[in-house]
Amino acid sequence: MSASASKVSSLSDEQIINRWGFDYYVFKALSAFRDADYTAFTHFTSIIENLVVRPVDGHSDMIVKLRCMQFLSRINNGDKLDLTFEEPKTPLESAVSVLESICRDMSVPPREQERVKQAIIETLIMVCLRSGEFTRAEEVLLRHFSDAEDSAGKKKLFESLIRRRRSSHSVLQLSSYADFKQDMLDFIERLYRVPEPFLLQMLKRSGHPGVSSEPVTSSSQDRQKTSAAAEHHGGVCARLSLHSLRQVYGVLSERYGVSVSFTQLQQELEEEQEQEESPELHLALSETPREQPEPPYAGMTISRLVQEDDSQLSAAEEEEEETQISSPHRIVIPSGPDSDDPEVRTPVRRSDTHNHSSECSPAQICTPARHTQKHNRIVLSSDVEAEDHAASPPSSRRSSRHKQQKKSVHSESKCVMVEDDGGSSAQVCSPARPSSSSSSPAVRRSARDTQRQSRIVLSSDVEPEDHATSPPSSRRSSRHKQQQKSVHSESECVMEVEDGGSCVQHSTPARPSATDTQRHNRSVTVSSESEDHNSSPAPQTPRRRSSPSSGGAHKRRRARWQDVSGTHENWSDEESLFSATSGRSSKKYSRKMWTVQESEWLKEGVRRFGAGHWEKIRSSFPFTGRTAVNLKDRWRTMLKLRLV
DNA sequence: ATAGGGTTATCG
DNA sequence: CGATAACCCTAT
Repeated sequence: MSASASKVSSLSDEQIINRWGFDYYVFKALSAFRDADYTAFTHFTSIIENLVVRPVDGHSDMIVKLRCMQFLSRINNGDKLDLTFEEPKTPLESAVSVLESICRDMSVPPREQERVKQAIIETLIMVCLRSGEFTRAEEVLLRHFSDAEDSAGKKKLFESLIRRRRSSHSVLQLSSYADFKQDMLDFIERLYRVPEPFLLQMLKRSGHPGVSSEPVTSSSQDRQKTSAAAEHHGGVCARLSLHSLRQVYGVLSERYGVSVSFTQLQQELEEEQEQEESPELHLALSETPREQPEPPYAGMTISRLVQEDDSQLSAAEEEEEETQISSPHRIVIPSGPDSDDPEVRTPVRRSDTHNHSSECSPAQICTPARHTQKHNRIVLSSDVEAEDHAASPPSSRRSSRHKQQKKSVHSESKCVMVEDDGGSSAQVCSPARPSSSSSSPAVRRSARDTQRQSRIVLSSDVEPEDHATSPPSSRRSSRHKQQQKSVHSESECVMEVEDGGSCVQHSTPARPSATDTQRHNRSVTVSSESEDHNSSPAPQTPRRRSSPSSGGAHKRRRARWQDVSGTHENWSDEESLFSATSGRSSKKYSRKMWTVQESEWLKEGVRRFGAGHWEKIRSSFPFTGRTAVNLKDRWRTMLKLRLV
């Protein structure tokens, strides 16, 4: 309760926009999967993966979506036995565990759950058999195979194939992995129908060519309509006619519970426009930065802030200020309860969005339009910082940490914005589009030689067998500073300081170029990774001299990402949400710094369940690659740093 | 599963 | 080389 309140007020523009992006990419990923364009699918998941490292307005349905993405990406790689998402498991075994989480959260009928699980296991066994991994097939068979009557036959069959070391058999040929994938997708889609993302609606309603005209899909779900559309608007600036805007507004206000009439909005707009020329409202779908006067902090667009490197509050915080202070063209929709416009809908569906999805029956979940309505107001901002987000070539934001300005200042402007919502600015950036170009899917195995393609470097998610890896690194330097400073800052809403969380940029294939320094470095990184080859088969370098007892069974070693410190700052690389690492033997130890988002989850979790219930917290948020112990340690650190 | 102490790698 | 965040190990 209180949580929700405070959350609302502290939502930054980035959080909100990231959520839009998140929703959009989830949607796209699903479309891609359905279209069997798995390359695109991995591109999208990888975008998502990096997106969630940033602060994002998390809501229960985000967790569901993340789980679905995790599930599908494991399914997608399930036929590659040498990949792993979680250490000892094969992708499909991981899929099973994700499935279990999903089922826990969404009350899936046990029967269905069983069926899906069984399908996965059978497929896994077949995959093992086909690739001659009989021992592993046997393991799986013994460990997971259902004891149900009806599967007894199959079990026998598999057993005999294993015994006879047969890697080909009619049964094995019969079922294709592709069908299996689609079957799993169907399962997901039955379970959770993803509503059309906000961004797409915007685009559609704005009459963007291509969006609305597209056929409404082959499946019962209208999901593909967007595929082309959204991708072309690279530099398009959607111009909305008043009429269509009004329509959009109607829908959105309903969805988000905005209680202001369009007319009111319009009036405000007009007033603001007096000082400006543009008779039309521009929603910048790409960069169309306008010149703007310099109000108090107006000059401080993120792009600007970003450059000076010194410490800062959390990124989110400052961005919040951004929104509040420096948007001259912002249209604030007052929360007038009464509307003189018939078209207006007063807040609707206040169905408590706030608790777990665990309560939702699948049926409910499928209801479209169940966006949370944390925002009671929408703020459309037609200006600012577009340049930074959208325009700037891939490189710029990456290296930069957001900078902070003394926060003190903005209190006034804050008041300006009425009660509840912090206000979101509608900034729509053209998404970086990972095209379908040839780039290898996130999964590669023999890639070292391929550095010529800069993109392989981009997705750090997976490494080639030889643990080439891309490392985190330079960020730490700045991190340190940040921490120091932030500690002194106010505290009320101190969001974790730790970092602004830079994410990898997915370069638009359109320009795999070198213009981007960071990326460049990255490739360098990979190529410089020379030792890995040789060392690869040395799976266990005891890293710890002092624990004799643990027969060295699972020693990990500190990875080699240290070699490259200073080259770039992606630390969220391996062990990511959707991507696998390769080579089961290569246990790598990646020292993953904690992201702001993760820390937020943790804080929220502690608020909700109390410190000490780490496992519970862990499973209630989409943490990946974090164990309960990690959470506990992180909490300890946060306490120490007084970040909480 | 959790608490708490020990270890490691990085940075100033 | 000391400080420190993330990690590991182990007793409870």
